[in-house]
Amino acid sequence: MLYRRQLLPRVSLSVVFALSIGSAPAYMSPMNALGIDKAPSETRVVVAMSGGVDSSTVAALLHDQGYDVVGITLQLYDHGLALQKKGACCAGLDIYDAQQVASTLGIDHYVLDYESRFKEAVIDDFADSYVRGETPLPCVRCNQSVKFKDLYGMARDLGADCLATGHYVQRTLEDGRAQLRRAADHGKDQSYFLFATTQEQLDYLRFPLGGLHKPDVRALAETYGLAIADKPDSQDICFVPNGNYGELVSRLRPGAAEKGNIVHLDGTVLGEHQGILHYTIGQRKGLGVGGMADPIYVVGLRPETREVVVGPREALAAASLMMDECNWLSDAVTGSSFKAQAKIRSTTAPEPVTIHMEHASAARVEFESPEYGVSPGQACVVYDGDRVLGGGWIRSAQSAYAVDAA
RNA sequence: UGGGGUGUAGCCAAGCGGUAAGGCAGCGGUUUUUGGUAUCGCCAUGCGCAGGUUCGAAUCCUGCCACCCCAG
Repeated sequence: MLYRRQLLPRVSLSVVFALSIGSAPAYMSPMNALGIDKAPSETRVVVAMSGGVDSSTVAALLHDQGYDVVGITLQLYDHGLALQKKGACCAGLDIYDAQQVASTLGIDHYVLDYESRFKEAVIDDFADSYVRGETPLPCVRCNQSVKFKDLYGMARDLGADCLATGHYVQRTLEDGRAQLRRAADHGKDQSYFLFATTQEQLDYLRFPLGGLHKPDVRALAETYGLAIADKPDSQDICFVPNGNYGELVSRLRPGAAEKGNIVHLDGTVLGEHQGILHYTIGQRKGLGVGGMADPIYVVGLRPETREVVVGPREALAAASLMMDECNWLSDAVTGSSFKAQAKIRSTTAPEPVTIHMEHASAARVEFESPEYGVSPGQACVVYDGDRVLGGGWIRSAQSAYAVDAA
């Protein structure tokens, strides 16, 4: 805390320094700070600008360092809905903010209409996931498709040498190959959302903020005179207007909003719910079932019968999980097992696990100590220290809870 | 109809003359570029109803009501 506060006044200098050593070591002399063998002015970099503080600051930093910066903002969903929403991204006000930043800096800026693409790749998947009784992770789906496939391709088409984003994640080079690492600021680390990034994409991507702390970035935005310097951090799902995702999903997939029973593990029907889409494994609030000595949690969802299964906290304990659709940024070998760390949600620290590779795209992840709230549809991301080794999509979890009634 | 028991917040529940614990649920905040978790705060001018005793009643007394159990 104290440390960060002291850093603030002279943040500009320290940041530029951090950037120059952060992305490419100084001893690789011909390379510029982005690790490209050209003068900055000859290096074209596309910056994915969401209209928020982070990506705006990236654009400002790189422009300040003399790169040929082109800003691109994707218009992803209905602007009418998003107009009033603060801290969203990629629609309405945010596009305007991005434009303002670009014009302040004097860089080229394009707004691309990716609405239909976003709808099919992210929003539809989001809704379908709930229908399946899973819990979607739209941010990763978006990165996987719109950002790092479509925008990535667009950047290449524009002849850019790399694509930079405002993600808090670090990229280092090892034998010429890029590695993905957690952000220096573990509290802001976004590596969880980037596990599906392919090696090819990673080689092309740059994350100038990975070595910085959020207050530093805000201070930088301030010194660059960016109007969005004190804009609130984005949170919640960007395409859901008021945090009410249920409304959206029930409009898209009415079936997921059909009533069903809330059933205890022991078979007792405890009440009725307003649709399976309102629940996720590990959830405690919103069940409306009271009168018990201890809280109860959602331990399972049965889309076929529309049942929400609940039980005590102990019943949430998962000993392992199965994941598929894996992406590996390391040489994980089929049939092998290895020790690593993993996380099953963005905001907690990686925990010790053993990975058992089933085949290239599926693995079993065995937790050293039980995890709570492992939900299909979410991601399991595997780390070796700060390095992201890869990860996959959670398909199922194996309980560590001995149910008394067999 | 006799005998016994119980009625305190949406649910469970402490209290047994001194000015309404706690838990669950709910609501609000914090945390968080997913869901969720966690955490903090709020949540009965009133204890089935009506009288009475007392400086003071959820607590004692009387009557009534409701529900439950056992007899028949």
